[in-house]
Amino acid sequence: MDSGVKKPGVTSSRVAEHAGVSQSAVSRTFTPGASISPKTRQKVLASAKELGYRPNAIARSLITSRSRIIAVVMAYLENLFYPDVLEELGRALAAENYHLLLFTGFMDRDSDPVFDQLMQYRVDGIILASTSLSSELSEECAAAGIPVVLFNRTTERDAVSSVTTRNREGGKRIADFLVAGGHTSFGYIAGLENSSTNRDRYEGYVEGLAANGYTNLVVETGNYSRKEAEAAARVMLSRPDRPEAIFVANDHMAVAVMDVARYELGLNIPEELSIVGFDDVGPARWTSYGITTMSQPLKRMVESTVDILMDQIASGEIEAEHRILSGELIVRTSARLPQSGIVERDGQRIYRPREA
Amino acid sequence: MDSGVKKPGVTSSRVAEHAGVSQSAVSRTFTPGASISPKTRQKVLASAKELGYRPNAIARSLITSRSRIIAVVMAYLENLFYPDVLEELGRALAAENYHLLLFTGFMDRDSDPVFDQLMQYRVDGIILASTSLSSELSEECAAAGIPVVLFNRTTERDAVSSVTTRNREGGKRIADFLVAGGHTSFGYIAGLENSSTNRDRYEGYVEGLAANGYTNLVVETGNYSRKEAEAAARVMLSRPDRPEAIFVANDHMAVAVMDVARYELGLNIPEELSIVGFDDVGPARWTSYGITTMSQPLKRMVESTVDILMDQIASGEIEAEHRILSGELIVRTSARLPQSGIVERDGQRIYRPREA
DNA sequence: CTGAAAGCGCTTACAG
DNA sequence: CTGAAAGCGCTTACAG
Repeated sequence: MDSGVKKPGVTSSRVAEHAGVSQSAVSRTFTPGASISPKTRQKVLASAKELGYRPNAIARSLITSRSRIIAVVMAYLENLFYPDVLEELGRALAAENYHLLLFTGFMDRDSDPVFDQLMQYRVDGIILASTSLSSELSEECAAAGIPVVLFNRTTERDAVSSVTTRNREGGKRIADFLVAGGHTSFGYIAGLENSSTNRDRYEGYVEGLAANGYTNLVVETGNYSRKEAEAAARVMLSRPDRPEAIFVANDHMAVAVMDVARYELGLNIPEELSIVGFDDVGPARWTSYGITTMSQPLKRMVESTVDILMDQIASGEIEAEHRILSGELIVRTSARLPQSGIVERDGQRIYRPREA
Repeated sequence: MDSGVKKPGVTSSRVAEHAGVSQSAVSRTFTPGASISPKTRQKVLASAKELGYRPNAIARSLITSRSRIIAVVMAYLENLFYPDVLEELGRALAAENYHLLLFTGFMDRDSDPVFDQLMQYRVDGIILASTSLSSELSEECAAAGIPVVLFNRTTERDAVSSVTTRNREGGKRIADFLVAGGHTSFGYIAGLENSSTNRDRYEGYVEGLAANGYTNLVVETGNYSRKEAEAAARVMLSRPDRPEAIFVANDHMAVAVMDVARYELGLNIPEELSIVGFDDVGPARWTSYGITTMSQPLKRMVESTVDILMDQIASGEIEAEHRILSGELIVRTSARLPQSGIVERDGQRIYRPREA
């Protein structure tokens, strides 16, 4: 394969020689909090600068058993929610002086294929977004002292932490909102069937509808994919008893559903059809869509994720922690409005039936 | 900071002991092509499996001087073009058994702040997407034997390779297309002024218009940002002499421009205003937008990028290589059609005046 | 094919 | 505060 030549690169020993000090002194200069006199430090810094020295993080990792690398496994980047998450994660990890090793692919199955790779790099922690891990591997991480956090998914498994929003309550609130909007027939376009987010949103929605006396729910599956959501919308909207209101399990699919409804079936939104989504992702805010949607507080979700990781890395205690944050039902133009319950917060219209 | 405890983890020596062979034998078992008898290999593999051994990539990197890590510096993930690139890069690098260390942020300035970090990890190569590097740092990479590839940008600098499409020709073709479509007044909504892509697209557009006898170009700047593109569109479209056709420097901005045109100014597209974009990114294909746009062959761009990197890593020769690929003008519904020149290829309509 | 040994570039007790 | 030394977990000549 690669028979390439590598340039040597300057080492701490070379710097030590140049500065007339020991190699230990050079190391201490670059170790925050290490015991070193200002004078020695200055000499070392000067030599380091002159020679263009940079500590070798690989060598440091080897001896400290800390790579300062967090593996992020993420698929499904076509859903803008995840690029946003990634960008925020990059920022948050950089602030903690950690680095982000990215593994893409593998949305619908467990992330086992990449697992071997990431373990070889002795990552200090693992973030799984829109994907999960088999239980054996989760156990292995716990045994190896490597914290794992599921982002926007959750699990019963002992060793794995998670950060989510109140998906169930979200589904329920959407049901309340649609019922208050005067709709009497309902549809659901589902995400991946084995994902906890889809399950929770669905269950909350069903529960909310039932509490209002509605059990006539029509369901099709979009598997969180644009293409499949389009197909699901075609089927659902071609029914003679087409529902008046549809909750689409995320905004990424809701955009597709709206396009199909408007341009293939000529439906006016929201006059003839109400659409509600989930996530509050970029396109939901674009005027063409204006999707009424349950928001997920992305920044706080990322903060929590990094928090959990840093805690467990510092303590060495791997025990599952589940953080559940709250979003809001952001009201825009894709669904008919209820008579009351809409309040304004920070320039956004949100649905809060209790407060109004 | 972190006083955490790390579990020991099983090493090649432990496996050697367990299998009753030397540590070298264990190492050879996990080094493709190394000299090892099938019998020894089997013993080692059995022990490794039993103990849950995985070679330590960090230790390997230290001794081979190859981290098998490629740094990717990428900002501007809100433009779906880049998440798509990232996903494809992940795949392509994984196929070569390389890993992807991601640095986000820093769209509009050079990526110097992250440079130190990435050099400390002794990455084997650097990919810069939607960002660039100062010339001193480029030189430093070359001196250290680390190849650098600019993705979707180019530069005159000696040491840095690049992968782009024919932006200039793209701008020119768009001009021809709009003139052929019968427009007589033209606008340009610019990207970042210091980016080579923006400069080349602009110059090609101006040149193409001039060749057709038009010099009355109106220009506003969107800096590749959605917000600024909206503002630019408002200004341009409120002019009494509003142009009939606008080339927006990328699709990400074109979407914003279309929303402003339709919903704030009530313009019909393409009857009253033609819009052409660049990239052929996801939303360009959504029915709500249907943007006529110059495509960029993302997969081939990624392949070329990884190609250049692998070549230079293998040879140890860092010399700038510039690959320039071709896209097509994909014709959709956001711009008025010329009488002729539109052909069908692979189910897509493209503009190729020569062939028609 | 195999093992003993050197060494990659660091950190960190240890002794002074 | 400082230096000599051990050692992190590997790869790879070297000699057999």
